[in-house]
Amino acid sequence: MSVTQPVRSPRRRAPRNSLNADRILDAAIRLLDCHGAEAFTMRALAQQLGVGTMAVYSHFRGKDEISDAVAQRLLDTIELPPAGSGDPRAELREVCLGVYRLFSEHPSALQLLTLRPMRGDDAISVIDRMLGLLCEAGLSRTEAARAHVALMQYTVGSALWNTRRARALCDDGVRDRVRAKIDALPSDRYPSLVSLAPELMRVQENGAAQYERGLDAMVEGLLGGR
Amino acid sequence: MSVTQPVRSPRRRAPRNSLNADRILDAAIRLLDCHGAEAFTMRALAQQLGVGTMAVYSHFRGKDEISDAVAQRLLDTIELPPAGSGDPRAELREVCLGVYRLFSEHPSALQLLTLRPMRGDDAISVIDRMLGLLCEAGLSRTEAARAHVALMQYTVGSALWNTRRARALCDDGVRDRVRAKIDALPSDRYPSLVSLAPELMRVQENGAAQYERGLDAMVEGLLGGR
DNA sequence: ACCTGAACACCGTTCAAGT
DNA sequence: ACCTGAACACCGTTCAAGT
Repeated sequence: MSVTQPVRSPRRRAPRNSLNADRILDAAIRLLDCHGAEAFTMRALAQQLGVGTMAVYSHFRGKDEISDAVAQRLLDTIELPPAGSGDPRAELREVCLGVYRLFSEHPSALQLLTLRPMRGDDAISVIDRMLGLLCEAGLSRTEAARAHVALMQYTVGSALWNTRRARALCDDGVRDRVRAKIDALPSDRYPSLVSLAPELMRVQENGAAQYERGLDAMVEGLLGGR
Repeated sequence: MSVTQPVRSPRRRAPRNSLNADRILDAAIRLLDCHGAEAFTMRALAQQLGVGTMAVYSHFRGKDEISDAVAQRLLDTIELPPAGSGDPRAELREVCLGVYRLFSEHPSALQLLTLRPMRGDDAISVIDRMLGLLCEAGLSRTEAARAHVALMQYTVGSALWNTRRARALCDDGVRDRVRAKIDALPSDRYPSLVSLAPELMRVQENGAAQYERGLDAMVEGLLGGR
């Protein structure tokens, strides 16, 4: 009997035009979400697409261009709340939560954004919406700009913080090591930390709830009694 | 005439014990601050130390261990304000500014922290100090823990945001490209963004000032009238 | 045009060897 | 013990070639 199907097929030539930018970006996002930024490799990407490594280069100039396109696509999927509720404060909260949710659901996208330098590809509609709401809430032009930047910084920082924490905790035995380190702390030198360690842990257990509390505080501080 | 000194010296064997953990960390930080995280390479590090690549491995298990040690050392250099001024709110501000300054002065350290998963090596004394001040300001245990996390998240987010922005702007022509992109934006679709673009730019020009404004807002929101 | 493998210049790290 | 170069398994990307 002749071997009609080789055991280790050297992969047949991929059919013409079966590859395109969208399929590549889908695969990239899947790779990033499932296996993290360090698994996002040109070779892994091509393999997941069932194609030779260099096939991808027919559709993108290189890895950087793919990274930017991934970031762009993800930023565009941020869901905005319906407009015109008459409560700019509540709407503002929802917009921020939308941004936070995206980064929480796609942690490696956040990593990607921090790695690649900034480009003009920000989430335009999100920015516009936030600025509009801040003005509507009674802030001056400069105050609105300041408030917007502050809210974005807090949101990005929170998502990043939680991502890092989650990555560490799902790792083996890190949780125990941290716990041991805290227990070993001299309570006369670090009284507040030792005393509040349980609260510190508990509060970070639910990242989204913690984010909302901080968000409320920041919005309160920014809008005040207005 | 015989060649006594070869043109390209193959580097003499480094004298015994001339290398140690501290010298390695110094070189690593210099490398990170001067040439960015992507230039932080085992080979570059060894070359800067005038030593074979593998010599470093006699003092650290690998690159990850060096990264962690660098982060640890930098976190320990955060300057805390003198205690007992009787104004916890002002002291809290100073502590946060100290953290912000460290990350602004060592941007690649921040990148390092976001890359490496979290460990128990946080800035213990900073955390303890902040928690103490928050309690002193009248917050409950849980509120203090929440406030501390929120402040750290905002601080990290701000530093990261500015770092990214700075890296992009010092690059060639990115500034013009962003400006052009904004000018091309349809002002009927993004009225607030188009209108407030100058303020958005201006406000981010001075990252530290912007950080302080947001910090004041967050502290106000967290501590309220207390 | 789209896709291919071989090859190049990097990277972190293992290993056996020198002193 | 401390330091060395060669070698290994990766990486992104260039290139000449196939269809």
